[in-house]
Parts: sequence; structure tokens; C-alpha cells
Amino acid sequence: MLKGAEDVVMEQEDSASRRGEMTSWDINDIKLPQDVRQIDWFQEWPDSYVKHIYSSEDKNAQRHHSSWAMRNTNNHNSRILKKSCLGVVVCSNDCSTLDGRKIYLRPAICDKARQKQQRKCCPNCNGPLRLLSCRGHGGYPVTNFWRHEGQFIFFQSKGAHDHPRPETKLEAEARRSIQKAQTAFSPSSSRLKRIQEIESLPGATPTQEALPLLLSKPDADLQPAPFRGHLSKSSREPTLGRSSGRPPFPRAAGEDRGSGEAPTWSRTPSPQHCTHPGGQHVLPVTKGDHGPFRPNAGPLGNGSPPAYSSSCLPPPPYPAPHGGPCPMAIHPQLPPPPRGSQGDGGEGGRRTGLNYCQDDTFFNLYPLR
DNA sequence: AGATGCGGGGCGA
DNA sequence: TCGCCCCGCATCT
Repeated sequence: MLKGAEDVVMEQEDSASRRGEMTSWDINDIKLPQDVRQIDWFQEWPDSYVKHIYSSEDKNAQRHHSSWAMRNTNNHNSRILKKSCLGVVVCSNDCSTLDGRKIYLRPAICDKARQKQQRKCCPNCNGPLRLLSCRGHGGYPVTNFWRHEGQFIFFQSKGAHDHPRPETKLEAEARRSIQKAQTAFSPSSSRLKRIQEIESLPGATPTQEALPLLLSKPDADLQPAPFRGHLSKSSREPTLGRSSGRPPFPRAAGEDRGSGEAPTWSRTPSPQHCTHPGGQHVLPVTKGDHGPFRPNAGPLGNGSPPAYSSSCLPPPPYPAPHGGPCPMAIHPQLPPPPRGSQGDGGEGGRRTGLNYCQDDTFFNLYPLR
């Protein structure tokens, strides 16, 4: 297979000049190029109709990772792994934090977990959560395709996400870890009492105030999507590149820019203060030198608390505020995509009630003191 | 518990 | 037939 492909590759190189043209392949091609001169750094937020060729040794590529919440989709083709975007979980109240951030949670990949997730409430206003499904591909979710061929892993994305970015996988995992730690530490019952007591105290802050920003967040949230393509690989890949354990292989730029059109929900850079609505910073960030896709290390792999590393993402095209512990999943404000108020089909659409927020979400966001 | 991958099967274009 | 989705199951972290 490898050898057979070489001929094809030679031809391609001769005629197409390995610059940009090498992306003329399609994930469904019978034969894919095997003599790839330059491979890509792992892309954490692939969007639009892009293609990438990763090293087969790239851990992130091996695991078909993405910071978008992608779920496996059966395409009845064992050679090509297909994943479709689940969108983002937002607050039905469309609430914003005091500093204008929106709530963008990462949809759970597991169906049951996702249903369970939607029964929880907004960490900011306690309102119901809603799944904003992705319809960036002709009304269907954006799809990502992965195909292992020889020493490369080919990636192709179809569709442009029409929704904000959810929190990253690492953030979501970290959040769960924190939840576990907290629930293990203090039974919700006694905790509830305590909170009620606190609230009853004069001058006590309402729950809402204490809710949000207990979790720091990485720059992931700061990074608007519509910029992809504007970020030179050299500027954005090092972070992930490190994580993939590969030496830098800067690829000829500009070939995978995709359409370049920005989704309507494009957001604008916003100051990242990340202060609690009440003005307080919370949860010091444990900085790491690694990104979320750091290989061989889970979110807690280094023994430190969930690292909402500011290096989770490569430098954005605009000054990226660092350090500020930000609430994960609370993103800069941006106009919601013009998708009508549709309940959003699928699982997001059926949320109606507002009084089911009795679970532990509330407590999960309370820091241990 | 949740993420991930696989495969069966239903449904509509 | 194709593309998309839902579902259950198995494995892994």
C-alpha cells in the first residue's frame, strides 16, 4: 500500500508542487499521498473545510482529538473514522456574566451523560442549559474525518461551525475532577445547609454571585473562531505541537485556510479580566508548559490540580490576556448565531422547565474554602 | 463515569 | 444507494 501510493505521490509532487496542491486529496480517495513533505501540527480547533496531514505518531491525531465536542458517527466505513460536532451547551437565559461573557459548556460526548448534563443548570444564572447543536454543514453538524494511512493520519473537516466554541475537553475533564473532589469532600446535604446559612447572613452574597467564576479557564475561551486562517501556523502551532511530541514541521502555509468566511457568530476579542462578578479572582491557575493535548499526561497527569493552562491554546491573533483565572466555559460575549430560537432539535430543543436545577451543579461550582 | 470506537439498523432523500 | 442519525456494546482512561 505504501509503495503503491508512492507513485501517485510522485506524480502529485511533480505536477502540483507540494504547495497547497498537496491538499487536493480527499479523505475518500482510494489512495492518499504518502510522501508528504510536511506534516501539520495538530489542530485543536479545526474549522471550515480544512485538511491536515498529521504524523501517525502524533498522539492527538492518534486519538482523533478535537476541542470541539465531536462524537463518533457511524459511516459504515471502518477505514475512515467520522465524527460529528455536538455543538455547545449554552444557557437558555442567554445570560452573561458581569463582564460580558457567555456560558459555553462542552457537550458531553456520551448520550446519557449529555442528557444528564442538560438537566443541570447554568453556572452563572442557574437557569436551564440548552444544547446548541451544530449545523454548520448544510444544516447538519460539522463533520471531521480521520484516516490512518501509512505513517500519516489524514484529517478532513467539512462544514464551518456555526456556534461558539465549547470549553475544551481538558477543561471539561478538569471541571469533573473538581466536582468529584468537592462532592467527596463535603456531602451536598450539609453543604446545602451551609450555603443556606451563608445566604441568610447579612451581607451574604447570593448564590449567583458565588457561582460562576470558580474555575479558571485557559485562553481557549478567548479565542474566537473566525480567525482560523489568519493565524499563521507558526504562530499557533507550537503549543499544540509541543503537545504532540513532534518536532516542528512548519507546513507550507495558506493551503488549508478553508473558506475563510467567518461564521456569523464571530466574536470580537474581549478583555479577559476573568473576575468574578463580585470582582474576585478565584482559583489560581496552575500553569503548565503544556497544552491540553499534551501527550502522555491527562489533565491531572502531572499531579497538579487541573491545569487551566494559559498555554492551552496558541497565541491568538490579538493580545491574549493571560493568567487571569477565568471561569471555564464562560466566554466572551458574542452574538449568537442566527439560528432562530429553535429549541434546536435534538436534545437541546426539549428543554423547557426552569425548575430542575436541583442537582449538584450548584455545588460543583463552589470552591472549597 | 465518561470518552471513544465499532457495528446494526431505521429513515428520508 | 447514500447520508445521517440512534442505539447498544466493548474497551479504555
